[in-house]
Amino acid sequence: MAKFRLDEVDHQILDMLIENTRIPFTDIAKKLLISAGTVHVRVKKLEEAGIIKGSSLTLDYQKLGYSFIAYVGIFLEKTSQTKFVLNRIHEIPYITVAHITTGKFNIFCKVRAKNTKNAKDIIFMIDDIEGVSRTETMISLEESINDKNRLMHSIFNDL
Amino acid sequence: MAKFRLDEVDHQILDMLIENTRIPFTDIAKKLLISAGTVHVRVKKLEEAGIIKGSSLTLDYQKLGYSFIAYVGIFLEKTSQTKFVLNRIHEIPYITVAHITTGKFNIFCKVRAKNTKNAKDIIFMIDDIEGVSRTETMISLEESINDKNRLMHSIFNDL
DNA sequence: GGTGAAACTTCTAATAA
DNA sequence: TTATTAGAAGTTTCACC
Repeated sequence: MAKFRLDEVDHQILDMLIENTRIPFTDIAKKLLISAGTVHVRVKKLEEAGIIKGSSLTLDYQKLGYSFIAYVGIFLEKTSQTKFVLNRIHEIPYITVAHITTGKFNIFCKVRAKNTKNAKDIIFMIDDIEGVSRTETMISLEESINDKNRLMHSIFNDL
Repeated sequence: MAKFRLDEVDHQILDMLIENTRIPFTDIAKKLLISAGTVHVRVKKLEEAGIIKGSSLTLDYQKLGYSFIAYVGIFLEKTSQTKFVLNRIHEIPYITVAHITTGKFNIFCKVRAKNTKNAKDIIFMIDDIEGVSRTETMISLEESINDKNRLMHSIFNDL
């Protein structure tokens, strides 16, 4: 994989798109004092290089009736079952992200549920997967996301 | 907050936008056999209702030189320090999401770092925050995201 | 609620610098 | 690499169902 070098203009284009993917390229061009064609070419290159993998909406899950977030740590009977269990995990629609981890747990995943009853069902579902010996749940009382930390100037400027 | 009711058409519009926020409204219209004007009006309503909070790019963080993900559980000396510590946490650019949790930890956050050395620095930074008594780190060896689970048909169709 | 068409804006690719 | 340009494409509004 050839290393792709991004310059300051790329960073700024990415930052604007991170904040709003539907911002017109003409607006980006105006702010950066370059032409819209240049923005177009650069974004295309970033897509071709795979730096930009896609785009997605940020939804208000609370308003959609999902006000419950939990993290579930999973202990396996044998680590050789990891892939199998991970596949089962992803069949559960309420789980969006899972990690294979070192340390305390073997697998670690995020659950978004409607309420405590719904969450309980999901956790039981995880417990029932073949190979899972036990689970440990952490319930989120409040999620706080720092969107600024997603921007390029945070990513590329060291502390 | 008046409850906003989404119908099947809203779900399908959201699903298409979740997969690609820059898909033309005319394409959505064609697929759903409605007019582009209708798509426009519905999206606007979803935005006004706050269901759509925004949009963002999905970036390949590995290609940007960030190949390290960890979750850090934080124990506080006193729970009254929660807000203070959370604010400090969000000043660290490598942390994008933090949760106030019940159970094992008081605060729980996700760290995206360049490498193990960088991660160590970040974790030490967390340890140094006033009020933090100790931390527990789980290193992710592999992250797997199930994008399908973000779609409306997963969210609204119960198991 | 939705439509369809007009007016306006943006995108995109080719050409030129 | 970047800028310009012009035709294609998309968005947005509005009068009318």
